[in-house]
Amino acid sequence: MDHKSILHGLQGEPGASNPAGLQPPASGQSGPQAGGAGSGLLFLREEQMRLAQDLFFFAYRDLTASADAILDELDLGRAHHRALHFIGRRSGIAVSELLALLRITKQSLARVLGELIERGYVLQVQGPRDRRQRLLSLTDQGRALERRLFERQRERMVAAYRDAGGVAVEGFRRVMRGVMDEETRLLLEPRDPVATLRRAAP
Amino acid sequence: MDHKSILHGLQGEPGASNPAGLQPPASGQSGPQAGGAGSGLLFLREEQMRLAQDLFFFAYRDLTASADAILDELDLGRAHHRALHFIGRRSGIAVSELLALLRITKQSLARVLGELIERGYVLQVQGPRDRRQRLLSLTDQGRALERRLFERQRERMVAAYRDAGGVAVEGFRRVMRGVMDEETRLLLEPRDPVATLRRAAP
DNA sequence: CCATTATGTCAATGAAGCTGTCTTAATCAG
DNA sequence: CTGATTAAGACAGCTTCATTGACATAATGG
Repeated sequence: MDHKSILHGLQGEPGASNPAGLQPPASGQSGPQAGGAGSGLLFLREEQMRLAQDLFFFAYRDLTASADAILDELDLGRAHHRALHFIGRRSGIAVSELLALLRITKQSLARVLGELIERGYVLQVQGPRDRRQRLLSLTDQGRALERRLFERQRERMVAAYRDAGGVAVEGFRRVMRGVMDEETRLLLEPRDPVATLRRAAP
Repeated sequence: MDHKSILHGLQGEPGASNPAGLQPPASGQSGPQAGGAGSGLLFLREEQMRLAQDLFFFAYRDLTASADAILDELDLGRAHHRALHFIGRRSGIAVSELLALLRITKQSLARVLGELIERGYVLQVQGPRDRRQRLLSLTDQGRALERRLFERQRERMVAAYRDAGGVAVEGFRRVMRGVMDEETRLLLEPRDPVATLRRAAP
């Protein structure tokens, strides 16, 4: 019983034994919409989509797990790491902007942020233009910790990028962006990291 | 100033205003290791690695969130979805194999699995060869639910794949695999979905 | 027969999220 | 100026999903 039927109905496609169907349409075009209706688009088939789910789950899990040893040492969690990451990415970010990036509630962030501040990883200063705001940034200690955490993940990603090559990396980025909500895509890399989220930037 | 210093150079690189440095080395080769030491590898720089972290976080978050509406309706969580997914992927999987895929503890799985069984989404049958095993599969109802959940994510991924094109998809897969633990990579798509995890397959 | 394995179960705990309500201070529009 | 809105913080209580550790049962296999 070496059934090929990985899924229920879905007949084992001819190329299914090929690891992940690692030969894509090959119809060449680097541009979008490559491959005519009849010619290719094999990469759009159900099995390929399920494989993509697998890839997301495993890659994300393994990547995030790679920093856990350090976090455990310090009695911090992944939520702390995420906050450190985005505060580092956008120094001077306001609390509400951080909430919008993380898409969690104020109360969820409050605990995490409170600990990071109390333990000296994050600094809060009153906003100069809008004094209601508390602008967040990393202390030297916070920057050092974020870097330690980053290094673990960096090693992994550098290796993956190097092994895959520049063209693959570009493809990776295109797909990752495509999977996001449109709204998220806008927040991704604004010219001015912060201005996009603030409605008024005089 | 296109420093080869892949790491901590840090200062705002000239090309940083380009969205994600969307021009990769372009040194062409689809094969790994494209680009000699001096020629490219710009995609390995620190900012690119931090961007990759962003991409992972946002893409994974938005993808998984897309099924949440259905799950909420049924008072199920993401843990249930993951279990349904892998049981659907590997029909007849044993509990210990599922645990190895998910990398959670028996107790964590127990609750989720118990609910899925009790509510008629998952079926358990005693292993024919090894009667200690409880082999898991989806009921018709479970298959239907898994499909509903899958469809939401499929739409998103199909769009992303189509827009990005076949070459990009291939690149995406290469990078995603590269980020995983080696051990994970082995579990990803075994010829026989289940045999790899069982030590004895007579 | 006995050690190991596969599974299940009990109890307690922690991490990280949620809702809802309320306060304070600052901004902004009319 | 006043009143509505906004930014931030705080309190109480809850849910989901994971953890550890100990233990029980049944089946396997040397």
